[in-house]
Amino acid sequence: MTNSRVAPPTLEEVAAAAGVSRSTASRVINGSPQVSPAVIEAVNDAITSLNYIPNRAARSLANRQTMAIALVVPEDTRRFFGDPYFAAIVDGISRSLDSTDYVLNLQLAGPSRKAIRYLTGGNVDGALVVSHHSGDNFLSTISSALPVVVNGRPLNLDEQDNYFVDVDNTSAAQLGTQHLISIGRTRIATIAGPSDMPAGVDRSLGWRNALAAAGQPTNRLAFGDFSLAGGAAAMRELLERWPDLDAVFVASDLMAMGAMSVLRQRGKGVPTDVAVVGFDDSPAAVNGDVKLTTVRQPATEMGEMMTRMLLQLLRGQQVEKRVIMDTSLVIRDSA
Amino acid sequence: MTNSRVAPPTLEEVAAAAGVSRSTASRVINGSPQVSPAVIEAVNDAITSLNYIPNRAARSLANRQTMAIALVVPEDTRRFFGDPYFAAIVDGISRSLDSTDYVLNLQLAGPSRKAIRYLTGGNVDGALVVSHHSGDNFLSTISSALPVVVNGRPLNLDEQDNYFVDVDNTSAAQLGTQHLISIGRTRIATIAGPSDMPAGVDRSLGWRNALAAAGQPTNRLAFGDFSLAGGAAAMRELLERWPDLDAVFVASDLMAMGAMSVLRQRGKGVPTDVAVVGFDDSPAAVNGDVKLTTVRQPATEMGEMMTRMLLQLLRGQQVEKRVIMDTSLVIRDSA
DNA sequence: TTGAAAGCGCTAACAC
DNA sequence: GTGTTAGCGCTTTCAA
Repeated sequence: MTNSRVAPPTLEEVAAAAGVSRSTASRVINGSPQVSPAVIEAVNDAITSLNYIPNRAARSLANRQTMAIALVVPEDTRRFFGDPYFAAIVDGISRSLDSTDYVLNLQLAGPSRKAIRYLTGGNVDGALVVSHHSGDNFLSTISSALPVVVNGRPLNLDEQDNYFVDVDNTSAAQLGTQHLISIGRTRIATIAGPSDMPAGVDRSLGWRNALAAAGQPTNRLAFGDFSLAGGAAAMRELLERWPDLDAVFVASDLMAMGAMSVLRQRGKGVPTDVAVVGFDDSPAAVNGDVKLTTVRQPATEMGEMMTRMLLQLLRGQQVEKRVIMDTSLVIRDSA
Repeated sequence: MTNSRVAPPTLEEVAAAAGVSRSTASRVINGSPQVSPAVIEAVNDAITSLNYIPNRAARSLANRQTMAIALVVPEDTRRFFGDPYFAAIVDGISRSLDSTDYVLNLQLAGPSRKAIRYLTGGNVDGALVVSHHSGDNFLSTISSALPVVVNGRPLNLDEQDNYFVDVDNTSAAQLGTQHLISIGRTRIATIAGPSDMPAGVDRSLGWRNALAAAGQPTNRLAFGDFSLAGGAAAMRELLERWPDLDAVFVASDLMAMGAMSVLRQRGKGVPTDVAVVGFDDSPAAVNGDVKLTTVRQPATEMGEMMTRMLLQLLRGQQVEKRVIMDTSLVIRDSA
């Protein structure tokens, strides 16, 4: 808390202490292969004894790398933090970055002018975009300026050629719905995500596909916004319109929790009266009264994968444009 | 997605286009008062037409400011993101920073060597620490190297002189408990936070104070970890040991939600059989089946205040060491 | 009010 | 293997 900040040691001083030139000192710091062992040791000793820490700004200026990557969240902050799915992704990202020299810059504001300026202004080396949304041409804009890896397939055609990691939401949803069919349910509804989000449309498509293949009706649908409250509202709507439903496939665990609380209020037993299948397999799935049967998507691993891809891109390596990760059905008590 | 990145314009070019020197161009960019209006306009025109964006690294190197502030989270990532209280704080921080030139660096790793090096290595101008925890002497260490504002009072004596913003947890908890007493409850338990967190100890103290003042017993206590699951476990423990309890003051809304789901499972009506008062007034409070009566703390405003204080500190202004914000009781349906 | 010159701390050719 | 020499793009005295 004092203001007695002393000037930190410079490379110059380290070099002097080690009896070499700045360039050589710089070489050992950057792990250049062609330095003699003796010198390496001398420099390292000097570094530790002087408690030297390289100046980022100087480094960036000289080699045109910021060693920073942006975590862009074009999503309402509260919603973002509230969703365990995002928590898991960020966890994966943060963990993966821990072993590198990169730092993470949080860009919580949406696709604002300021954010675009920041991202395209050379302030970060790359960006990770985490959201269900894919607003306007934001992605195309920033992608033309720096390497970007997105979570979730693009919705718009003009964002077609982004790097992204996702799951096959359609077949994953199909899988979940098939389970409902296989346990004998015949009036299967769905709580879908918003229709402006790929995860929303794809999952409801999967639900529809499964029902159609089984010759069951595909009209029992209501939309939620991936939030707890949204799931509850959608469930009320479904119950209102189709009081006879005996199962519901919900596009996220959080919404499923909301839906189940409504079912409970209405005196509907889960899974006896209404079977419920969620999506995510987030911690929320096992937090409630009745453990949720759900379609698992590997969120943490997706975060790790996004980071890995971006890191490779930054190294100039060739990277797969789209990576689709596996999902699986986790059967618990709700269906 | 292309690699055709063109070199961004430099101040040099802007100056040339405006027909002035670099120094003058720099002056208008930094809002120096002593530049002629005509020149200001010329430079600004050049800036917009060239789409000039200042290079952060060069700027930092020249004026020894990084224009970055760290958001330090010495907390498990999943837990952090799962708690609406933190979401609100971060929201406040992020919003406040939006109108400035500062960027936010996310430091999710705990008080590691690496984190300390990063923070004390001149990579950021200041730090905001957000967590219930106050591990070892982490704060003292970084506080001696840069301005730091913490959320929550320090637990350790050696961190006594940090800047922090908090609420008066003790009297806030007392307030919540008094409400329980005032509605006639006589067997009032508490689900406390961990005893290594100020928010944990202070709130349970408030509960105790209120009961003691009313001549009621203060033994019905169980600990939770501020998570949904932790709240549920604690509730089960309480019910096990004191099946006759008729109210419970819970140290966080999230734990209260967990507790209420257990009460529901056990067939206990809320508030008829057991009245519940939470803490936070997070969105979670109104998401469940029964709306939670809770002690409100202004989380978003606390985030804004933390940011404001840090910004002032960075400007070299005098700042109050400890800011205590107001709490209030929000009466809904659970008590 | 403006310009010239120096320098922030580091990396990267290029020589030796 | 190691040192020398130039910058990276900006701010900031100091003079004018």
